[in-house]
Amino acid sequence: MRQSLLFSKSRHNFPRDEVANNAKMLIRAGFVNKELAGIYSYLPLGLLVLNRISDLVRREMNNLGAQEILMPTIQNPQIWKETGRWDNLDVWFKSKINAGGDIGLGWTHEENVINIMKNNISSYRDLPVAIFQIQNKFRNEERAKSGLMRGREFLMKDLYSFHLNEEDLDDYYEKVAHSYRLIFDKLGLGDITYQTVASGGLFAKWSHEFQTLCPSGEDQIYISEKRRLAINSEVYNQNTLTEFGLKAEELLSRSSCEVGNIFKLKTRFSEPLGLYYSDQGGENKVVQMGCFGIGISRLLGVIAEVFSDEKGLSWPEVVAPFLVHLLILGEDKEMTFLAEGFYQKAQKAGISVLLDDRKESAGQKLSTADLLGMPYRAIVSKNTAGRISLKSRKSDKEEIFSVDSLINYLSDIKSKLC
RNA sequence: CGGAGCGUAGUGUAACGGCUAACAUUCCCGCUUUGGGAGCGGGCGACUCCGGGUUCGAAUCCCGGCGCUCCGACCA
Repeated sequence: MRQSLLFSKSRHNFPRDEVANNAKMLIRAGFVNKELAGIYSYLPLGLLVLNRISDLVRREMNNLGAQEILMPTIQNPQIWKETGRWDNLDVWFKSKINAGGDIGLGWTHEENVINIMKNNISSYRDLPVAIFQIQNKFRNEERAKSGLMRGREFLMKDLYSFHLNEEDLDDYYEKVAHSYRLIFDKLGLGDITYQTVASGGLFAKWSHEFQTLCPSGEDQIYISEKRRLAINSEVYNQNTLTEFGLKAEELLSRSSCEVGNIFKLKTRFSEPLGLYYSDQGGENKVVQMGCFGIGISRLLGVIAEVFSDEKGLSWPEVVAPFLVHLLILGEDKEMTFLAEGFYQKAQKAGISVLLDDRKESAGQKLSTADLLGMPYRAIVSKNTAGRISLKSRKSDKEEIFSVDSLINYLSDIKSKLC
């Protein structure tokens, strides 16, 4: 992509109306546009990152054997009344169909997915099965906060699994937990993300959250570094500690952001909605369910925040909008020719490059590159003398390459991703 | 939803109840410049969030709304 054609611009100042670092950075760098509290538009650079996070998560879901679908935002109240989740829940954004009838905007999709599965599960032969989607959710939060961390509209991956019995659900639950750890590892968040014991709600004693250490996070967790396990403050008490064999004095208290949550729903929703299967003996049984979420847009915020410094953003290679930011410093035919040549070759090699071909001063381009945070910054200038210098966003060391050796070097980096 | 703060060009700030609402930056034109947000000159850009009120006069004071941020409650 040529930066001269990129419509979104970075700003000189941080926005006045944000305190959370993730929103300050993403707005200033032109990745998102704020619309309302907790509601953001994703601009080209922000959407590239969001899509790369989605793709990474999608690949892991496919590896779990889950199949992707897309359910509607608009929800039919009837099925929600059957599980008792339509009335007295103020998460809903509710509205009306002009022709008559109420609707609500989906804040989760258990009822909807069961409605689908009732048409598709009837025999033990149809189980187990797992379905996921990546879709915008709407929650009428009392208070949106912390930039992208708690929004009223946000992108989420939600996976629903269906099982013959509790043992199979338990098995799958562990598989998903493993898959989630893999996802956070690949995102570069593995070291600061903890599987965390949390309340299981009405249907189980415990659920697990995946909590990433983050200053803007709104949760507080107690970490056992040895066990790579944490306890959410909402269930932190002596009984919990005893049950998990932890001692208060060996735990560290930290603020964190919930990036994933896994739940054994068992028959909480399948039963009231009548999701049954016939077992081998022809007897009707209730389907066991699990549900597993990952906050995709929240991850965008967490990654922006965790990997930024005073100069700006610093994207991990796996989710960066572009691998390389190539700056042309100065106006000169030979330099332009060199940069263009590299740009063409990189595109053929599948290396994504943001080419700063704008007529801006060197200082302007350099600080913009730091602000936007591509993993590698390449420079063509009179100092590079017919070659190209390369620097990682995370270090100060620069190396000089010829065009071809740089292509090889970057191809190598690219092939190691994923 | 309780409490606190805030709302002025695209962005960030300023302005005692009183001149044509100021400054920086962005943007446009010209010249100059290119390894850390360069320089000089010229120019565009605001119904001061909305609606009422007080006043000879309101960005400024008062009332009501809306919006944003933070603290708390909430997070199914």
